[in-house]
Amino acid sequence: MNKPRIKTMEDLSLAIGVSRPTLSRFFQDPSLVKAKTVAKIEKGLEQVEYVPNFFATRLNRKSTRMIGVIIPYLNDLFFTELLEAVEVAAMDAGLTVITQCSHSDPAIEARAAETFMSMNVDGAIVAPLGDHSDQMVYQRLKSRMPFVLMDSRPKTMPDVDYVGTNHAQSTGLITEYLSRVGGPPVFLAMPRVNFNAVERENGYIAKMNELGLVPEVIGAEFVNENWHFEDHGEAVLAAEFARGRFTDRSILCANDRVAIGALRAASRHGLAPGQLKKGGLRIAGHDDYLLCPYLNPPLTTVAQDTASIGRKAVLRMLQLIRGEVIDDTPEITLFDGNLVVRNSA
Amino acid sequence: MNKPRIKTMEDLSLAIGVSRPTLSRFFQDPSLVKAKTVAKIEKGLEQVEYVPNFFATRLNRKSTRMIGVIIPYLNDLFFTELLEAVEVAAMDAGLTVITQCSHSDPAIEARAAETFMSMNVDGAIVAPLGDHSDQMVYQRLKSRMPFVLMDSRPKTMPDVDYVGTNHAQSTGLITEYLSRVGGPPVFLAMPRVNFNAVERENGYIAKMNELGLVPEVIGAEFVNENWHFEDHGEAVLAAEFARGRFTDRSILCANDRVAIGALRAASRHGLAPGQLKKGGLRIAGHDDYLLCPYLNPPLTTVAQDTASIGRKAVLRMLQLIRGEVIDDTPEITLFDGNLVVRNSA
DNA sequence: TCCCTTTTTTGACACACGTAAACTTTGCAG
DNA sequence: CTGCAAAGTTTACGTGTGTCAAAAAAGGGA
Repeated sequence: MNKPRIKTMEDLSLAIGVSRPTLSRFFQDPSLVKAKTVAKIEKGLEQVEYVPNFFATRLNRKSTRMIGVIIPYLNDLFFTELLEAVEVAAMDAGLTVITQCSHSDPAIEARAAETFMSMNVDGAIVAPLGDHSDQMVYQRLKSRMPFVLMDSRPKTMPDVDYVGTNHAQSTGLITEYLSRVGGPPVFLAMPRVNFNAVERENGYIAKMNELGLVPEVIGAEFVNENWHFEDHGEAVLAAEFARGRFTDRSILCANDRVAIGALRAASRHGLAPGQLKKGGLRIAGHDDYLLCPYLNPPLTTVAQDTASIGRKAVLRMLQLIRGEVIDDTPEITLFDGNLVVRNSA
Repeated sequence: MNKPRIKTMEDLSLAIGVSRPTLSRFFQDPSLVKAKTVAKIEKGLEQVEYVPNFFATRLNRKSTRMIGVIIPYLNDLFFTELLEAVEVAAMDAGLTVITQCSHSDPAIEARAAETFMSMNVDGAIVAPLGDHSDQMVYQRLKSRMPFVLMDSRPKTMPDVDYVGTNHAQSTGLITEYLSRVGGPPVFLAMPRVNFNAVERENGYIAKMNELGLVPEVIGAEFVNENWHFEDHGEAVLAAEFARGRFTDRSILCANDRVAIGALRAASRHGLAPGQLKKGGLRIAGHDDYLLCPYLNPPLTTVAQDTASIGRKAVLRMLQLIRGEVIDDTPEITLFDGNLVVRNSA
């Protein structure tokens, strides 16, 4: 059971009786080698323990068949969904994914980019940290390799391929729904950690104007830009409820995690969102966080098409890697959100 | 702003006017080079764009300063917490973490292990998939590099270092609490995706016996071993409630995600767990999932010390890498759980 | 059997850097 | 000025594989 361990391809070629270049071709693509020789090699491989050295392999290749992915935050089911979609698509394309997490720290994000450059990855897919990101790092990354932004796009980088959600559409969609089933919705903003925050707010305002309603935004004055969305949502709404405000209104939260906090505030104030008999309070979110169906009440929201976003980001990356891109105008792909009506609104 | 790009250390040494070996030492540890020379090099680096090649760097080193981490599942906040703890600890130790996710597929898990071996990572920390994992892969991994199991431990691998939670203690703790505040708790088992499922069940039974109570387990007969914990919890409990059973009991769920499903079942049946005036139903979980405080009602649970587990796994790994381990008996480290009382029980 | 084509092998160089030994320069005290 | 240690340079070789051209071998048809 304990096979002899062979470290180098050289030694392996001696053990099997095939030349090293032939082995090299075999490991890259067995179809490049005659069937008979393939059989001989495979038989030999069963006798020993050998794994080609990853580094030596990539060192002298034009393409490393690896892509780097940066996400800002691990403990957020939205980003894990996105990452999963990317990983699956990349796996299908035969790419090795190197994942790095910024841990909401621009310095770590910059270091991750540095790592990608030193690894000569074929390209980088980045879900940016937001305002605090070091823009210079992105510029360097872009000048060195194919580069695709995902989920959120800094205004300072209009010339980069981008895949995300059409927030004007998605936010408009749920704004319209809330207006239809209840009174004019209020927008509970989220900490402005990235550019989506503003886009959603604008999407809400635009739709309200279109409907001839007066937009109303709360929670935007909280300036502590962190990722504690739930606490933010609860704090803002608890303060409002304490003053007797918004207890019978439709409240559109900038994302589901804010909405989770909002639901908690409602619960603590004895309010039951979504049930008209207990007053007109409605709470809705945005993203369709994995746990939304299991909240109490289940959260009405707009689903982001994470599967499509992740897949598209990888496909675009492949095009860039293969040089199949003719014009150099950036490709902006926005996927529509889908309304998911549950009990909370 | 666009600095000239230098690819090799050789070229860089020419550009700066310092020998290549000196540069090599500088990049490994600037303190190995005289301050004056350091200044000269750093000044030179500002003029050009150069990043040492990751592969070439690692190729000829005895230690790659990289560790591999495998987690079974991305869309689970428990594992992301664990991963975060590992990444932070590894970063502090100056290690580069290569993360791979099994996506609940043994074949992918095996491939990830293969990647680690070909990368010559210094060691591997694995949160195993469970019963379905290919045990041979673990054996090969262990025979090739320092190997630490985390979170869950296959019974077939008793000779491996392991860091996890003391489930007998943690489950016992909450079993005791539930017995004290209410009637004898029922155990709602989880799909047996890994070995923790059994350990927790046993922990519950042991504590019940100790208390002179009769253990009662439900939900164990569901054999579809997947990761849809919420659906499982809801389905089991909904079926029981429909038969009028357990509506006034304390229900200890095998983990928080099962409990989330249980809460939903309760809500759908008009039950309000944790509030005595509405009957004696209590629901508790295990893990202290990040969202527990925001559930409705907030979930009473036992917190796993993910921060300590992750850190300890890395520290043990460092010991193994440095060869500081004298005896070859495996080190088993179990952290206690902490009771977190909220409103649901 | 001979010739031609397809495979395979051989040898050599490239990749970008680590590492060690021998040698040279530098800095400083006496 | 001499002696000496620390720092830096040169030189050479090692790391495991990719890649290419040329040579050799194998295979197939007449």
